[in-house]
Amino acid sequence: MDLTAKQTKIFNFLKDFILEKDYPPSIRDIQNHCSISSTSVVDYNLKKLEEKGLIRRDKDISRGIEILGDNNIRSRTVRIPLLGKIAAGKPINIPTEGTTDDYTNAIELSRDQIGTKSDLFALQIKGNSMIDALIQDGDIIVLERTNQFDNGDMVAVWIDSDNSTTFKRIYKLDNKIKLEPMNKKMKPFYIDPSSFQVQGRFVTSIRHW
Amino acid sequence: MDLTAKQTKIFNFLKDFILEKDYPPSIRDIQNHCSISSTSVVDYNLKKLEEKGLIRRDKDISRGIEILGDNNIRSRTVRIPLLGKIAAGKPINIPTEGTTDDYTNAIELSRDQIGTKSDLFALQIKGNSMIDALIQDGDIIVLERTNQFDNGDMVAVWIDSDNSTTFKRIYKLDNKIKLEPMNKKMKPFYIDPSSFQVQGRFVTSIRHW
DNA sequence: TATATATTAGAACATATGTGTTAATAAGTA
DNA sequence: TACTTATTAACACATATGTTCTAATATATA
Repeated sequence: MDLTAKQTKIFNFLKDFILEKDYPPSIRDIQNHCSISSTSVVDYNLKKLEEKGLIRRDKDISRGIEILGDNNIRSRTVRIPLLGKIAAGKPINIPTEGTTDDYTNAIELSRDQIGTKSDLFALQIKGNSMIDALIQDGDIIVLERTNQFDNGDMVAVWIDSDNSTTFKRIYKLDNKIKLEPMNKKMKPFYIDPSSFQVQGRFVTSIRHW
Repeated sequence: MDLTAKQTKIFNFLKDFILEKDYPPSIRDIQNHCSISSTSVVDYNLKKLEEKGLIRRDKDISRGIEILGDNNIRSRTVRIPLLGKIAAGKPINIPTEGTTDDYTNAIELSRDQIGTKSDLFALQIKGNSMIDALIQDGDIIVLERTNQFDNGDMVAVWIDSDNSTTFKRIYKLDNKIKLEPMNKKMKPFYIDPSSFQVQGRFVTSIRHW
């Protein structure tokens, strides 16, 4: 069920107002800021928003409006530990599970950006060795700790022979694994499926201005 | 300055109430749940909590109580209207000031990512015409509405002769302005300083996984 | 077109709620 | 103790605010 323009405006105002003031607006607040002619029209549209499951209203309680579900402003961010900088080809230190609370540096991302993924950590990139992945110096990449991967994923991968973890693009071939640096100047190489382990998978990158 | 038992009880109730209901309690809510004999006693102690810097009250506004500082659960994100998609070279529609309540879509970014900037809006990029700026299809760019720019900034710029706004990298030369598409295949061009206007400046870009 | 439904408008009303006043009591302080 | 300050208590008051009613208008539907 779609929202009318007025309902959209009211709903956005609700979110903005709560975000700024930390308490919900009164009906007359909504009336004024959304340029609505009558309190009854606001009331009418709030009832519609409630029918459509976007808000909950508490009868007779002033400012008794709650925004429901995913639209709720609360719990909208996730703290992700920023584990340090990594440079061209340099090994990465992947933290063991459950130790991510110990880190002092962290970035905070909106849940919009990470979906339902959990167990995330972030690394800041030093240099332009990942330029082919559209990642440049200073960018932060967010990884999900997992052993799974799909073809073409960018992953942090442990390689037995190197005894270290680096960041590569990965492809599963017939009977071997192709690991491709994210820089055309460096050649891809191939390893045995039993001699590596994926430790994390690229989720998103963040550019600072 | 320490809190009295009554003030502690009120302060904890405030947090619990807001956590549960998503709006602050009224003075009489506090009175009842904290077993306080009179509204004036509640008012008195709320004033004390305000003096001690734990809460902020908005005069004459019912339930106008905000919990300050680290105790506050909210205010960690900023809503940024997502105005639509823009494609290669296609004109952009920059909203006029104060109309950003009308949007339906929005992204929510951590304040960490945008600093103190205000008046932001976002656009989703269609196609790979900005690949030189490390921006690819589906990425979202966040712009700040402003007329200011520095050399090399990526800006949404209105060009009189074209009668439209596009996204370019801008350089101020001696007596003209250089506008450079973010794609090497397209040539830069030069215009008179009086025949253009910057409408927004690149702040950050967001890649979805 | 005719009819039903949805939305708007303005006003009045009931009450939820913040504020102020005065006096009483408790707690601290010299 | 005497005196100041902090806190409590009960009540009245002003207003902030949700609700309701009726009619007008717009929009959808047959």
